[in-house]
Amino acid sequence: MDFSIGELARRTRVKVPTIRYYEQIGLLPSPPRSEGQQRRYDASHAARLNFIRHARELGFEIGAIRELLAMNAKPDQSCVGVDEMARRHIAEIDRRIAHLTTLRAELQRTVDECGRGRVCECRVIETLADSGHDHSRPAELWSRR
Amino acid sequence: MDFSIGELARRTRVKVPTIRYYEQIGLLPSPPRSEGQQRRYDASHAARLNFIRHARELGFEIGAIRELLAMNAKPDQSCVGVDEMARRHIAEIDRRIAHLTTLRAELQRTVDECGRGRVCECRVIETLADSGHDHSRPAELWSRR
DNA sequence: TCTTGAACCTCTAGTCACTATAGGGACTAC
DNA sequence: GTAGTCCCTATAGTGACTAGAGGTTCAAGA
Repeated sequence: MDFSIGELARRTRVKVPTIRYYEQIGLLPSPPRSEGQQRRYDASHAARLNFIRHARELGFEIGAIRELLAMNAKPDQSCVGVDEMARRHIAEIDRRIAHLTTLRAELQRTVDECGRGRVCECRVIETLADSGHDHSRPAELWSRR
Repeated sequence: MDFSIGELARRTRVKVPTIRYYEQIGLLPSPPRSEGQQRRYDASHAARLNFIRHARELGFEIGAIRELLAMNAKPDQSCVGVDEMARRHIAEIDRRIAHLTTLRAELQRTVDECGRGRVCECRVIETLADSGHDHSRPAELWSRR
């Protein structure tokens, strides 16, 4: 059974304009249209879009998602390329997890100090102003290189 | 001692155009200028910019950083808001780490199978296409509301 | 069958947080 | 005094959406 873009949006929790945007940039295939030129989707579109949404939630850029989709599309072709791509993504994930773990510890320390019922001697500002120990930059946190 | 924008950039590891951008949006105060209209900074600018950089690295949006700076300006009421912000970030970081761990396992399985010379039957898509358990959306992850 | 109103269409422009480029002027070391 | 590096403004581009205008299609009820 096929359904409208609004129904696809409800099923995947991806907004309608975002779906059209994904089609425009070639991340989702252009679906067939009704007589009156309205898009008609099926379950395969929903599966692909769910994948995209989930990957975006994990912080993957669109380019990286394109690679992941391509990797999945030709499962029996050139294991070498697939393997290398997967390894690269694993390394990227490890970097992210490491970074998030560091950030988490720092925020937890902040909360612990704030929450001990002390008179407000919150040191977040001081903590954050301390420039000593993190050489990454925000724009790089979620990039795929 | 005062110094140039390039020197400030080196000291804080924030790029020169980004510093000018922060000034433009009112996050950094406009510094005094030299005879030839070049910006001259001092240690207080460096401290504030270090704070901003670190907060950005922790995932705070510019609007949230503005709030943090304002809170810092009146320290009596600051702790509650900061604590709450930090807690929100920790919860989000935990969600991300959990997701990344799942994806990592799936990619690792792919690599393992490819390495054994088997035909790749990557299940990355199936794993991620499972739409069951996360209702947040990427754009909202770090918002301050 | 007709009508109404929600959902759909395209196209353009706006958002955030930068980043890059063009076309110059200032400063420093020799 | 000149070479070379740094700095200036202004504008436009990036990624990944998001919002709006202005018009069309579809499904449900009278």
